[in-house]
Amino acid sequence: MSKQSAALQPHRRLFADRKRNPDGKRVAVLHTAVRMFLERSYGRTSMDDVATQLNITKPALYHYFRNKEEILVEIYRLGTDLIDEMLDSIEADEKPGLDKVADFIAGYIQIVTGDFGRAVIRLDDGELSKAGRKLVRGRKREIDHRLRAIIEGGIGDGSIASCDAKIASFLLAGAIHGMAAWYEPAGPLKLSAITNQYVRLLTGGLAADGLRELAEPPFAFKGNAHIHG
Amino acid sequence: MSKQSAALQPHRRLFADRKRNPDGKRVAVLHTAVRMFLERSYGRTSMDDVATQLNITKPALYHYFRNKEEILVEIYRLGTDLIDEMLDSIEADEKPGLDKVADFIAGYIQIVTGDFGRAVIRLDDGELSKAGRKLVRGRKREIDHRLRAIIEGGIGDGSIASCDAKIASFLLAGAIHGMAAWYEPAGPLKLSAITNQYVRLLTGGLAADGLRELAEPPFAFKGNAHIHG
DNA sequence: TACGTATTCTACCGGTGAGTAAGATATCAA
DNA sequence: TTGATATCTTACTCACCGGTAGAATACGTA
Repeated sequence: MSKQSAALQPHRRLFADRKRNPDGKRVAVLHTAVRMFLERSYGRTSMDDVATQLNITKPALYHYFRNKEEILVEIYRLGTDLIDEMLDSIEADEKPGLDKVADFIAGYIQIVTGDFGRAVIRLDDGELSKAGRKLVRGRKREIDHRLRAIIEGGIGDGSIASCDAKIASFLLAGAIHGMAAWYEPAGPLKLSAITNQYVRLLTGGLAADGLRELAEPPFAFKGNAHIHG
Repeated sequence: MSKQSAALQPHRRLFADRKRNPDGKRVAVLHTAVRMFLERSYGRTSMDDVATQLNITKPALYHYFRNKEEILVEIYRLGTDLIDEMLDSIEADEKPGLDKVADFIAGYIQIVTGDFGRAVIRLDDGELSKAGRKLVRGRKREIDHRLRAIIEGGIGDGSIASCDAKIASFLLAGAIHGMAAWYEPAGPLKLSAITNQYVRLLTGGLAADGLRELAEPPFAFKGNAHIHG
């Protein structure tokens, strides 16, 4: 809590005067909004709440966003962009499918422990209009398809045991999504410990040859860390 | 959808006259409400919506429940009771920890593909009052602790590789929770296929001796099936 | 400094939804 | 059949929230 309000302080100050900085202020709204949406949910966070947190009044928000939904859609876009980037980087690698999966687990955990990554998972896209929902769900589906393709590649190159890639990708993503729900940066569980065990457990189950060593330890994905809370 | 409205039909008819059947009608409200909450979320389902679906008017609902929250809490209670029962049955068994985990996976999947089980996972307890939230979260925490104990037992008896049981239990539950989110009874993926692969993948990762055979195939948990949709 | 305008504010509208008051109606028990 | 009451309805209150109109203010620039 103290950590959070501390992180929100700079955004409050941004709106202390009327200095012209539309882009910066727009981003500040997004950072504040995503935190509040994650904490209280989108539906229970009013535009007044967000405005108050930024030391402005509600109508000022409408200077930067056409409506509440636009804020949420933009948050989703930032989050899915992070994931897309990670997938780009993994797909570009030349390694066995199972190792790519290990990289995915590590990278995905890194992302979903940040605000915008967690938003993709936790915020309810059912709050969106039909158009917005279609957009957001399309992006999510694409991510799932790319993960599935990686798993299928691993089955093809023999590093992953034959299985239904659709089910396996759901399982993988689901396990990590669950983590996004309970993970607390200030909590007792260290992120590296969680990541290690997730990789071990999940790749252990997938591996074609039972318990095995990965060719390389999973890399720590880095990229756009600046966007994280 | 047709399947759903078909399932809801009997409840509509229950309220066609004013026959006195408070217990039956109360349960009918819960069955209708849980379906609607799962489909549109608790927050976006109004008491008017529920009443209309039952062919009555809103104030009639207040004859059976003090307020909206009481409906949700009761739904949670029914769901967590199902899970508790399954855990009772697993704990009573005498078998290696890993086999108990396999049973848990199969049983949990069975439960969370039903309405009330899914409700425990999918419905947002953040909508509850402080008191209600405390109650519900306590029940969820207890379930997690029991799963953790089973895993620790498996580490103790040597069937599960040494690991952090807390992380492992979160992973397990998270993977299955994810499933509850996307599983569609009418979808292309058969439940038995999903269950098989989940058991294989998750126990495969946990097993002390790499890829191994379970002592017995996981049982299909049955109990209170009548409560399912 | 003074103007144009980006930024923000005060005051409001309209819709929605939880919950209630008070009365009507049908069921059940005698 | 009739009275008691469980059940359900009509009509309402109140609070909240997304969004807007139009005015005020202060920043940047010429």
